[in-house]
Amino acid sequence: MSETASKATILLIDDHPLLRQGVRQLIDMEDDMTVVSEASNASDGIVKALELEPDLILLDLNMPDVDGLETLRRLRENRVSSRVVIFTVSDHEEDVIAALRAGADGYLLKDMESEDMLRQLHQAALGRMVISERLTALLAQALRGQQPEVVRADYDSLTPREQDILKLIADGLSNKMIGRKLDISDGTVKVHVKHLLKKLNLRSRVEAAVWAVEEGIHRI
Amino acid sequence: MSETASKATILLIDDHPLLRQGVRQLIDMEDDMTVVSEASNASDGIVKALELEPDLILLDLNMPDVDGLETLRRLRENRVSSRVVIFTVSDHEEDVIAALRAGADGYLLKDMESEDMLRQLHQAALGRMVISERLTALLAQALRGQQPEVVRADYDSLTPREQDILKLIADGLSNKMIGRKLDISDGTVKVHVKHLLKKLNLRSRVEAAVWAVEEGIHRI
DNA sequence: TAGCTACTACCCCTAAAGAGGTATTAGCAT
DNA sequence: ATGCTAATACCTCTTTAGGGGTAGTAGCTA
Repeated sequence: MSETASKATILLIDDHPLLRQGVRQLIDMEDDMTVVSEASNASDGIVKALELEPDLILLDLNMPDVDGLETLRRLRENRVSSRVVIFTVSDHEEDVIAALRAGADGYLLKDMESEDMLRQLHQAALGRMVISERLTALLAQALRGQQPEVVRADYDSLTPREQDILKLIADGLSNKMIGRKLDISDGTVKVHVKHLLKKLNLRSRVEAAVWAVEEGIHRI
Repeated sequence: MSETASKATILLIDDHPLLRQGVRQLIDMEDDMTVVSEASNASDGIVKALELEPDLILLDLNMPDVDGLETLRRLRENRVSSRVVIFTVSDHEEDVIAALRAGADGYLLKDMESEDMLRQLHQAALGRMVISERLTALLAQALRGQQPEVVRADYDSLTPREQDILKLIADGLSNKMIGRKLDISDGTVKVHVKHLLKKLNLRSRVEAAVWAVEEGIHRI
Protein backbone atom coordinates (compact mmCIF):
# COMPACT_ATOMS: atom_id res chain seq x y z
CA MET A 1 0.00 0.00 0.00
CA SER A 2 1.02 3.58 -0.49
CA GLU A 3 1.57 5.38 2.75
CA THR A 4 2.03 9.10 2.70
CA ALA A 5 5.55 8.50 3.90
CA SER A 6 6.75 6.39 0.96
CA LYS A 7 6.04 6.92 -2.71
CA ALA A 8 3.34 5.06 -4.55
CA THR A 9 5.00 2.67 -6.99
CA ILE A 10 3.77 2.53 -10.56
CA LEU A 11 4.44 0.11 -13.40
CA LEU A 12 3.81 1.17 -17.00
CA ILE A 13 2.83 -1.44 -19.56
CA ASP A 14 2.57 0.09 -23.00
CA ASP A 15 4.14 -0.66 -26.35
CA HIS A 16 4.80 3.00 -27.19
CA PRO A 17 8.21 4.06 -25.84
CA LEU A 18 7.57 7.75 -26.38
CA LEU A 19 4.33 7.66 -24.47
CA ARG A 20 5.95 5.74 -21.62
CA GLN A 21 8.63 8.40 -21.55
CA GLY A 22 6.06 11.17 -21.34
CA VAL A 23 4.02 9.52 -18.60
CA ARG A 24 7.15 8.67 -16.64
CA GLN A 25 8.31 12.27 -16.69
CA LEU A 26 4.90 13.49 -15.66
CA ILE A 27 4.64 11.06 -12.76
CA ASP A 28 8.21 11.38 -11.54
CA MET A 29 7.75 15.10 -11.11
CA GLU A 30 5.33 14.30 -8.31
CA ASP A 31 6.90 13.71 -4.94
CA ASP A 32 4.53 10.99 -3.82
CA MET A 33 4.53 8.75 -6.89
CA THR A 34 7.24 7.06 -8.88
CA VAL A 35 7.48 4.83 -11.93
CA VAL A 36 9.42 1.81 -10.76
CA SER A 37 9.53 0.03 -14.07
CA GLU A 38 8.24 -0.14 -17.64
CA ALA A 39 7.28 -2.98 -19.94
CA SER A 40 6.50 -2.94 -23.63
CA ASN A 41 4.53 -6.16 -23.77
CA ALA A 42 2.30 -8.43 -21.73
CA SER A 43 4.66 -11.16 -20.63
CA ASP A 44 7.38 -8.74 -19.62
CA GLY A 45 4.73 -6.71 -17.79
CA ILE A 46 3.50 -9.70 -15.86
CA VAL A 47 7.00 -10.72 -14.82
CA LYS A 48 7.74 -7.22 -13.57
CA ALA A 49 4.39 -6.99 -11.82
CA LEU A 50 5.08 -10.20 -9.92
CA GLU A 51 8.60 -9.10 -9.11
CA LEU A 52 7.91 -5.55 -8.02
CA GLU A 53 4.33 -5.73 -6.77
CA PRO A 54 3.69 -2.10 -7.65
CA ASP A 55 0.83 -0.17 -6.09
CA LEU A 56 -0.52 0.69 -9.47
CA ILE A 57 -0.21 -0.66 -12.99
CA LEU A 58 -0.99 1.57 -15.95
CA LEU A 59 -1.97 -0.75 -18.76
CA ASP A 60 -2.47 0.05 -22.42
CA LEU A 61 -5.34 -1.73 -24.14
CA ASN A 62 -4.04 -1.84 -27.68
CA MET A 63 -0.88 -3.84 -27.76
CA PRO A 64 0.33 -6.23 -30.44
CA ASP A 65 0.27 -9.95 -29.66
CA VAL A 66 -1.39 -10.06 -26.27
CA ASP A 67 -3.74 -7.15 -25.76
CA GLY A 68 -4.39 -5.26 -22.55
CA LEU A 69 -7.52 -7.11 -21.60
CA GLU A 70 -5.84 -10.46 -21.82
CA THR A 71 -2.90 -9.04 -19.90
CA LEU A 72 -5.27 -7.92 -17.18
CA ARG A 73 -6.76 -11.38 -16.94
CA ARG A 74 -3.34 -12.97 -16.71
CA LEU A 75 -2.32 -10.53 -14.01
CA ARG A 76 -5.37 -11.49 -12.00
CA GLU A 77 -4.74 -15.18 -12.60
CA ASN A 78 -1.26 -14.72 -11.24
CA ARG A 79 -2.73 -13.17 -8.13
CA VAL A 80 -1.16 -9.78 -8.79
CA SER A 81 -2.91 -7.58 -6.29
CA SER A 82 -1.79 -4.25 -7.72
CA ARG A 83 -4.52 -1.90 -8.79
CA VAL A 84 -4.74 -1.96 -12.56
CA VAL A 85 -5.84 1.12 -14.44
CA ILE A 86 -6.43 0.92 -18.17
CA PHE A 87 -4.78 3.77 -20.03
CA THR A 88 -5.80 3.93 -23.64
CA VAL A 89 -7.12 5.96 -26.55
CA SER A 90 -10.21 3.84 -27.00
CA ASP A 91 -13.44 5.34 -25.80
CA HIS A 92 -15.50 2.55 -27.31
CA GLU A 93 -18.21 1.29 -25.05
CA GLU A 94 -17.31 -2.36 -25.52
CA ASP A 95 -13.73 -1.76 -24.45
CA VAL A 96 -14.70 0.17 -21.36
CA ILE A 97 -17.31 -2.35 -20.27
CA ALA A 98 -15.10 -5.32 -20.99
CA ALA A 99 -12.20 -3.81 -19.06
CA LEU A 100 -14.30 -3.06 -16.01
CA ARG A 101 -15.91 -6.47 -16.11
CA ALA A 102 -12.47 -8.02 -16.34
CA GLY A 103 -11.64 -6.32 -13.06
CA ALA A 104 -9.92 -3.09 -14.04
CA ASP A 105 -9.76 -0.55 -11.24
CA GLY A 106 -9.99 2.36 -13.59
CA TYR A 107 -10.17 3.49 -17.17
CA LEU A 108 -8.37 6.64 -18.24
CA LEU A 109 -8.15 8.14 -21.71
CA LYS A 110 -4.83 9.21 -23.11
CA ASP A 111 -6.12 12.55 -24.27
CA MET A 112 -6.50 13.80 -20.70
CA GLU A 113 -4.88 17.00 -19.51
CA SER A 114 -1.76 16.44 -17.44
CA GLU A 115 -3.11 17.91 -14.25
CA ASP A 116 -6.30 15.92 -14.62
CA MET A 117 -4.27 12.79 -15.19
CA LEU A 118 -2.19 13.37 -12.05
CA ARG A 119 -5.28 14.04 -10.00
CA GLN A 120 -6.81 10.76 -11.16
CA LEU A 121 -3.60 8.82 -10.56
CA HIS A 122 -3.48 10.07 -7.01
CA GLN A 123 -7.02 8.90 -6.49
CA ALA A 124 -6.21 5.54 -8.03
CA ALA A 125 -3.18 5.10 -5.82
CA LEU A 126 -5.46 5.64 -2.84
CA GLY A 127 -7.62 2.78 -4.00
CA ARG A 128 -10.41 4.75 -5.57
CA MET A 129 -11.79 3.66 -8.89
CA VAL A 130 -11.09 6.28 -11.54
CA ILE A 131 -12.90 6.80 -14.81
CA SER A 132 -12.38 9.59 -17.32
CA GLU A 133 -15.23 11.98 -16.97
CA ARG A 134 -15.99 11.74 -20.65
CA LEU A 135 -17.04 8.13 -20.15
CA THR A 136 -19.72 8.61 -17.51
CA ALA A 137 -22.56 9.07 -19.95
CA LEU A 138 -21.43 5.96 -21.73
CA LEU A 139 -21.40 3.97 -18.52
CA ALA A 140 -24.83 5.12 -17.57
CA GLN A 141 -26.16 4.13 -20.93
CA ALA A 142 -24.57 0.72 -20.74
CA LEU A 143 -26.17 0.22 -17.38
CA ARG A 144 -29.52 1.09 -18.83
CA GLY A 145 -28.92 -1.09 -21.84
CA GLN A 146 -28.60 -4.07 -19.56
CA GLN A 147 -32.30 -3.83 -18.91
CA PRO A 148 -34.34 -4.96 -21.90
CA GLU A 149 -37.86 -3.63 -22.17
CA VAL A 150 -39.03 -6.92 -23.53
CA VAL A 151 -38.87 -8.20 -20.01
CA ARG A 152 -41.61 -5.93 -18.80
CA ALA A 153 -44.05 -7.43 -21.22
CA ASP A 154 -43.32 -10.92 -19.96
CA TYR A 155 -43.35 -9.96 -16.34
CA ASP A 156 -46.51 -7.94 -16.72
CA SER A 157 -48.24 -10.93 -18.21
CA LEU A 158 -48.09 -12.53 -14.76
CA THR A 159 -50.94 -12.01 -12.31
CA PRO A 160 -50.06 -10.10 -9.12
CA ARG A 161 -50.01 -13.34 -7.20
CA GLU A 162 -47.72 -14.97 -9.70
CA GLN A 163 -45.41 -11.97 -9.50
CA ASP A 164 -45.32 -12.31 -5.72
CA ILE A 165 -44.42 -15.93 -6.00
CA LEU A 166 -41.77 -15.39 -8.67
CA LYS A 167 -39.98 -12.96 -6.38
CA LEU A 168 -40.07 -15.44 -3.52
CA ILE A 169 -38.73 -18.18 -5.78
CA ALA A 170 -35.87 -15.82 -6.61
CA ASP A 171 -35.24 -15.53 -2.89
CA GLY A 172 -34.64 -19.27 -2.90
CA LEU A 173 -37.78 -20.24 -0.99
CA SER A 174 -39.45 -23.63 -1.40
CA ASN A 175 -43.14 -23.90 -2.25
CA LYS A 176 -43.89 -24.78 1.34
CA MET A 177 -42.08 -21.70 2.66
CA ILE A 178 -43.78 -19.49 0.12
CA GLY A 179 -47.15 -20.87 1.16
CA ARG A 180 -46.35 -20.20 4.79
CA LYS A 181 -45.27 -16.66 3.96
CA LEU A 182 -48.34 -15.84 1.89
CA ASP A 183 -50.62 -17.83 4.17
CA ILE A 184 -51.88 -20.16 1.46
CA SER A 185 -51.40 -23.90 1.00
CA ASP A 186 -48.29 -25.16 -0.72
CA GLY A 187 -50.57 -26.85 -3.20
CA THR A 188 -51.83 -23.46 -4.28
CA VAL A 189 -48.29 -22.22 -4.58
CA LYS A 190 -47.59 -25.11 -6.92
CA VAL A 191 -50.47 -24.05 -9.10
CA HIS A 192 -49.12 -20.52 -9.38
CA VAL A 193 -45.62 -21.78 -10.08
CA LYS A 194 -46.97 -24.07 -12.76
CA HIS A 195 -48.79 -21.19 -14.43
CA LEU A 196 -45.90 -18.76 -14.22
CA LEU A 197 -43.45 -21.24 -15.69
CA LYS A 198 -45.81 -21.81 -18.61
CA LYS A 199 -46.30 -18.08 -19.21
CA LEU A 200 -42.59 -17.33 -19.11
CA ASN A 201 -41.75 -20.44 -21.10
CA LEU A 202 -39.31 -21.70 -18.48
CA ARG A 203 -38.69 -25.24 -17.45
CA SER A 204 -38.01 -25.05 -13.74
CA ARG A 205 -38.04 -22.79 -10.73
CA VAL A 206 -34.26 -22.55 -11.03
CA GLU A 207 -34.57 -21.02 -14.48
CA ALA A 208 -37.24 -18.72 -13.12
CA ALA A 209 -35.03 -17.62 -10.24
CA VAL A 210 -32.08 -16.93 -12.52
CA TRP A 211 -34.27 -15.05 -14.96
CA ALA A 212 -35.75 -12.90 -12.20
CA VAL A 213 -32.37 -12.06 -10.74
CA GLU A 214 -30.82 -11.26 -14.10
CA GLU A 215 -33.66 -8.99 -15.10
CA GLY A 216 -33.61 -7.24 -11.75
CA ILE A 217 -37.19 -8.24 -11.03
CA HIS A 218 -35.80 -9.81 -7.95
CA ARG A 219 -35.82 -6.55 -5.96
CA ILE A 220 -38.66 -4.55 -7.39
CA MET B 1 -35.80 20.54 -28.93
CA SER B 2 -33.69 23.48 -27.91
CA GLU B 3 -32.48 25.45 -30.88
CA THR B 4 -29.76 27.96 -30.34
CA ALA B 5 -32.21 30.69 -31.32
CA SER B 6 -34.82 30.10 -28.61
CA LYS B 7 -34.27 29.34 -24.97
CA ALA B 8 -34.31 25.80 -23.61
CA THR B 9 -37.39 25.38 -21.42
CA ILE B 10 -37.04 23.79 -18.03
CA LEU B 11 -39.58 22.50 -15.52
CA LEU B 12 -38.64 22.07 -11.85
CA ILE B 13 -40.32 19.38 -9.80
CA ASP B 14 -39.20 19.56 -6.19
CA ASP B 15 -40.99 19.88 -2.88
CA HIS B 16 -38.54 22.41 -1.47
CA PRO B 17 -39.59 25.97 -2.38
CA LEU B 18 -36.29 27.50 -1.38
CA LEU B 19 -34.32 25.13 -3.52
CA ARG B 20 -36.60 25.73 -6.48
CA GLN B 21 -36.04 29.44 -5.95
CA GLY B 22 -32.29 29.01 -5.97
CA VAL B 23 -32.19 26.86 -9.04
CA ARG B 24 -34.58 29.15 -10.88
CA GLN B 25 -32.40 32.17 -10.20
CA LEU B 26 -29.32 30.32 -11.29
CA ILE B 27 -30.89 29.11 -14.53
CA ASP B 28 -32.64 32.33 -15.42
CA MET B 29 -29.36 34.19 -15.32
CA GLU B 30 -28.36 32.20 -18.38
CA ASP B 31 -29.51 33.64 -21.67
CA ASP B 32 -30.20 30.32 -23.35
CA MET B 33 -32.24 28.57 -20.66
CA THR B 34 -35.34 29.45 -18.73
CA VAL B 35 -37.49 27.88 -16.05
CA VAL B 36 -40.99 27.87 -17.50
CA SER B 37 -42.73 26.42 -14.47
CA GLU B 38 -42.36 24.76 -11.09
CA ALA B 39 -44.24 22.00 -9.31
CA SER B 40 -44.03 20.84 -5.73
CA ASN B 41 -45.44 17.38 -6.20
CA ALA B 42 -45.75 14.56 -8.69
CA SER B 43 -49.28 15.04 -10.00
CA ASP B 44 -48.88 18.75 -10.45
CA GLY B 45 -45.56 18.12 -12.16
CA ILE B 46 -47.05 15.65 -14.59
CA VAL B 47 -49.88 18.02 -15.52
CA LYS B 48 -47.44 20.82 -16.18
CA ALA B 49 -45.13 18.56 -18.12
CA LEU B 50 -47.97 17.51 -20.42
CA GLU B 51 -49.12 21.08 -20.80
CA LEU B 52 -45.78 22.76 -21.40
CA GLU B 53 -43.71 20.00 -22.94
CA PRO B 54 -40.46 21.45 -21.58
CA ASP B 55 -37.11 20.52 -23.05
CA LEU B 56 -35.86 19.46 -19.69
CA ILE B 57 -37.40 18.38 -16.40
CA LEU B 58 -35.36 18.62 -13.20
CA LEU B 59 -36.84 16.08 -10.84
CA ASP B 60 -36.19 15.60 -7.14
CA LEU B 61 -36.02 12.02 -5.92
CA ASN B 62 -37.16 12.46 -2.35
CA MET B 63 -40.65 13.82 -2.31
CA PRO B 64 -43.49 12.97 0.07
CA ASP B 65 -46.36 10.87 -1.23
CA VAL B 66 -45.18 9.98 -4.72
CA ASP B 67 -41.41 9.89 -5.01
CA GLY B 68 -39.30 10.96 -7.94
CA LEU B 69 -38.83 7.51 -9.37
CA GLU B 70 -42.53 6.86 -9.52
CA THR B 71 -43.01 10.32 -10.99
CA LEU B 72 -40.50 9.49 -13.68
CA ARG B 73 -42.35 6.30 -14.52
CA ARG B 74 -45.65 8.14 -14.75
CA LEU B 75 -44.12 10.79 -16.97
CA ARG B 76 -42.93 8.08 -19.33
CA GLU B 77 -46.30 6.35 -19.20
CA ASN B 78 -47.91 9.61 -20.24
CA ARG B 79 -45.55 9.81 -23.17
CA VAL B 80 -43.82 12.93 -21.93
CA SER B 81 -40.84 13.22 -24.22
CA SER B 82 -38.93 15.82 -22.24
CA ARG B 83 -35.53 14.84 -21.04
CA VAL B 84 -35.69 14.06 -17.35
CA VAL B 85 -32.70 14.69 -15.13
CA ILE B 86 -32.81 13.56 -11.53
CA PHE B 87 -31.65 16.27 -9.14
CA THR B 88 -31.20 15.00 -5.64
CA VAL B 89 -29.02 14.68 -2.56
CA SER B 90 -28.93 10.92 -2.66
CA ASP B 91 -25.70 9.38 -3.85
CA HIS B 92 -26.81 5.87 -2.92
CA GLU B 93 -26.03 3.31 -5.52
CA GLU B 94 -29.52 1.86 -5.54
CA ASP B 95 -31.07 5.23 -6.26
CA VAL B 96 -28.72 6.02 -9.10
CA ILE B 97 -29.10 2.66 -10.74
CA ALA B 98 -32.86 2.59 -10.30
CA ALA B 99 -33.22 6.07 -11.76
CA LEU B 100 -31.16 5.28 -14.81
CA ARG B 101 -32.94 2.00 -15.32
CA ALA B 102 -36.24 3.82 -15.06
CA GLY B 103 -35.14 5.95 -17.97
CA ALA B 104 -33.64 9.07 -16.43
CA ASP B 105 -31.48 11.08 -18.83
CA GLY B 106 -29.20 12.25 -16.10
CA TYR B 107 -28.45 12.22 -12.41
CA LEU B 108 -27.08 15.33 -10.75
CA LEU B 109 -26.29 15.84 -7.10
CA LYS B 110 -27.54 18.92 -5.29
CA ASP B 111 -24.17 19.67 -3.75
CA MET B 112 -22.67 20.62 -7.10
CA GLU B 113 -20.99 23.94 -7.67
CA SER B 114 -23.12 26.44 -9.56
CA GLU B 115 -20.90 26.67 -12.57
CA ASP B 116 -20.63 22.92 -12.75
CA MET B 117 -24.38 22.65 -12.51
CA LEU B 118 -24.91 25.10 -15.37
CA ARG B 119 -22.39 23.32 -17.52
CA GLN B 120 -24.18 20.04 -16.98
CA LEU B 121 -27.60 21.56 -17.62
CA HIS B 122 -26.40 22.92 -20.93
CA GLN B 123 -25.19 19.49 -21.88
CA ALA B 124 -28.47 17.93 -20.80
CA ALA B 125 -30.47 20.47 -22.81
CA LEU B 126 -28.45 19.40 -25.83
CA GLY B 127 -29.53 15.84 -25.30
CA ARG B 128 -26.42 14.50 -23.66
CA MET B 129 -26.71 12.27 -20.66
CA VAL B 130 -25.24 13.94 -17.60
CA ILE B 131 -23.99 12.31 -14.44
CA SER B 132 -22.28 13.96 -11.50
CA GLU B 133 -18.63 13.15 -11.66
CA ARG B 134 -18.69 11.89 -8.11
CA LEU B 135 -20.87 8.99 -9.22
CA THR B 136 -18.63 7.56 -11.91
CA ALA B 137 -16.84 5.14 -9.67
CA LEU B 138 -20.16 3.95 -8.35
CA LEU B 139 -21.49 3.36 -11.83
CA ALA B 140 -18.43 1.46 -12.86
CA GLN B 141 -18.74 -0.74 -9.84
CA ALA B 142 -22.41 -1.39 -10.44
CA LEU B 143 -21.54 -2.37 -13.95
CA ARG B 144 -19.35 -5.17 -12.87
CA GLY B 145 -21.66 -6.16 -10.10
CA GLN B 146 -18.75 -6.30 -7.83
CA GLN B 147 -18.03 -7.37 -4.33
CA PRO B 148 -15.64 -10.26 -4.63
CA GLU B 149 -13.47 -10.34 -1.47
CA VAL B 150 -15.82 -12.47 0.56
CA VAL B 151 -17.26 -14.20 -2.43
CA ARG B 152 -13.94 -15.24 -3.85
CA ALA B 153 -13.08 -17.03 -0.66
CA ASP B 154 -16.32 -19.00 -0.72
CA TYR B 155 -16.14 -19.71 -4.40
CA ASP B 156 -12.50 -20.69 -4.22
CA SER B 157 -13.29 -23.19 -1.50
CA LEU B 158 -15.07 -25.25 -4.15
CA THR B 159 -13.18 -27.85 -6.12
CA PRO B 160 -12.89 -27.23 -9.89
CA ARG B 161 -15.62 -29.78 -10.52
CA GLU B 162 -17.92 -28.19 -8.00
CA GLN B 163 -17.32 -24.83 -9.64
CA ASP B 164 -18.25 -26.29 -13.01
CA ILE B 165 -21.44 -27.69 -11.62
CA LEU B 166 -22.39 -24.50 -9.78
CA LYS B 167 -22.18 -22.60 -13.04
CA LEU B 168 -24.39 -25.14 -14.78
CA ILE B 169 -26.91 -24.97 -11.94
CA ALA B 170 -26.98 -21.23 -12.49
CA ASP B 171 -27.80 -21.92 -16.11
CA GLY B 172 -30.91 -23.68 -14.89
CA LEU B 173 -29.82 -27.21 -15.76
CA SER B 174 -31.09 -30.28 -13.91
CA ASN B 175 -28.68 -32.80 -12.46
CA LYS B 176 -29.38 -35.14 -15.32
CA MET B 177 -28.59 -32.48 -17.92
CA ILE B 178 -25.44 -31.50 -16.08
CA GLY B 179 -24.35 -35.10 -16.02
CA ARG B 180 -24.96 -35.43 -19.73
CA LYS B 181 -22.99 -32.26 -20.38
CA LEU B 182 -20.02 -33.25 -18.25
CA ASP B 183 -20.29 -36.89 -19.27
CA ILE B 184 -20.69 -38.22 -15.77
CA SER B 185 -23.64 -39.93 -14.10
CA ASP B 186 -26.37 -37.80 -12.58
CA GLY B 187 -25.68 -39.57 -9.33
CA THR B 188 -22.20 -38.13 -9.33
CA VAL B 189 -23.60 -34.71 -10.08
CA LYS B 190 -25.81 -35.06 -7.02
CA VAL B 191 -22.74 -35.74 -4.93
CA HIS B 192 -21.05 -32.60 -6.15
CA VAL B 193 -24.21 -30.56 -5.60
CA LYS B 194 -24.50 -31.93 -2.08
CA HIS B 195 -20.94 -30.93 -1.30
CA LEU B 196 -21.15 -27.49 -2.83
CA LEU B 197 -24.34 -26.66 -0.98
CA LYS B 198 -22.71 -27.68 2.26
CA LYS B 199 -19.59 -25.62 1.60
CA LEU B 200 -21.56 -22.52 0.64
CA ASN B 201 -24.05 -23.04 3.43
CA LEU B 202 -27.01 -22.95 1.09
CA ARG B 203 -30.17 -24.96 1.30
CA SER B 204 -31.08 -25.68 -2.30
CA ARG B 205 -29.89 -25.41 -5.88
CA VAL B 206 -32.22 -22.44 -6.30
CA GLU B 207 -30.34 -20.52 -3.63
CA ALA B 208 -27.10 -21.61 -5.25
CA ALA B 209 -28.24 -20.36 -8.65
CA VAL B 210 -29.35 -17.00 -7.28
CA TRP B 211 -26.12 -16.61 -5.36
CA ALA B 212 -24.03 -17.41 -8.41
CA VAL B 213 -25.91 -14.98 -10.61
CA GLU B 214 -25.81 -12.19 -8.06
CA GLU B 215 -22.10 -12.60 -7.49
CA GLY B 216 -21.43 -12.71 -11.20
CA ILE B 217 -19.87 -16.16 -10.93
CA HIS B 218 -22.44 -17.18 -13.43
CA ARG B 219 -20.39 -16.01 -16.42
CA ILE B 220 -16.80 -16.35 -15.32
C1' DT C 1 4.17 -46.44 2.68
C1' DA C 2 0.38 -44.04 4.50
C1' DG C 3 -2.62 -40.31 4.30
C1' DC C 4 -5.09 -36.84 1.92
C1' DT C 5 -8.05 -34.88 -1.69
C1' DA C 6 -10.71 -35.03 -5.82
C1' DC C 7 -13.60 -37.50 -8.76
C1' DT C 8 -16.35 -41.06 -9.81
C1' DA C 9 -20.46 -44.33 -8.92
C1' DC C 10 -23.52 -46.67 -6.53
C1' DC C 11 -26.99 -47.75 -2.41
C1' DC C 12 -31.30 -46.20 0.40
C1' DC C 13 -34.68 -43.08 1.60
C1' DT C 14 -37.60 -38.77 2.10
C1' DA C 15 -38.97 -34.54 0.48
C1' DA C 16 -39.90 -31.40 -3.11
C1' DA C 17 -41.18 -30.17 -7.65
C1' DG C 18 -43.98 -30.20 -11.55
C1' DA C 19 -47.72 -31.79 -14.96
C1' DG C 20 -52.32 -33.08 -15.39
C1' DG C 21 -56.91 -32.76 -13.67
C1' DT C 22 -61.50 -30.88 -11.05
C1' DA C 23 -63.79 -27.40 -8.31
C1' DT C 24 -65.26 -23.44 -5.45
C1' DT C 25 -65.41 -18.53 -4.58
C1' DA C 26 -65.18 -13.64 -5.65
C1' DG C 27 -65.15 -9.78 -8.63
C1' DC C 28 -65.78 -7.64 -12.94
C1' DA C 29 -67.65 -6.79 -17.47
C1' DT C 30 -70.79 -7.70 -21.16
C1' DA D 1 -77.55 -13.68 -16.32
C1' DT D 2 -73.47 -15.21 -18.50
C1' DG D 3 -68.89 -15.41 -19.23
C1' DC D 4 -64.16 -14.42 -17.79
C1' DT D 5 -60.24 -14.09 -14.75
C1' DA D 6 -57.89 -14.66 -10.45
C1' DA D 7 -57.18 -17.09 -6.42
C1' DT D 8 -57.83 -20.80 -3.69
C1' DA D 9 -57.59 -26.05 -2.66
C1' DC D 10 -57.63 -30.52 -3.55
C1' DC D 11 -56.51 -35.03 -6.39
C1' DT D 12 -53.02 -38.39 -8.85
C1' DC D 13 -48.84 -39.34 -10.81
C1' DT D 14 -43.83 -39.10 -12.21
C1' DT D 15 -39.61 -36.94 -11.89
C1' DT D 16 -36.15 -34.39 -9.47
C1' DA D 17 -33.59 -33.04 -5.41
C1' DG D 18 -31.07 -33.76 -1.52
C1' DG D 19 -29.18 -36.22 2.83
C1' DG D 20 -26.98 -40.27 4.48
C1' DG D 21 -23.81 -43.94 3.47
C1' DT D 22 -19.84 -46.99 1.14
C1' DA D 23 -16.20 -47.55 -2.18
C1' DG D 24 -12.88 -47.62 -6.06
C1' DT D 25 -9.32 -44.94 -8.57
C1' DA D 26 -5.93 -41.45 -9.39
C1' DG D 27 -2.66 -38.12 -7.94
C1' DC D 28 -0.06 -35.81 -4.76
C1' DT D 29 2.71 -35.43 -0.44
C1' DA D 30 4.75 -36.10 4.00
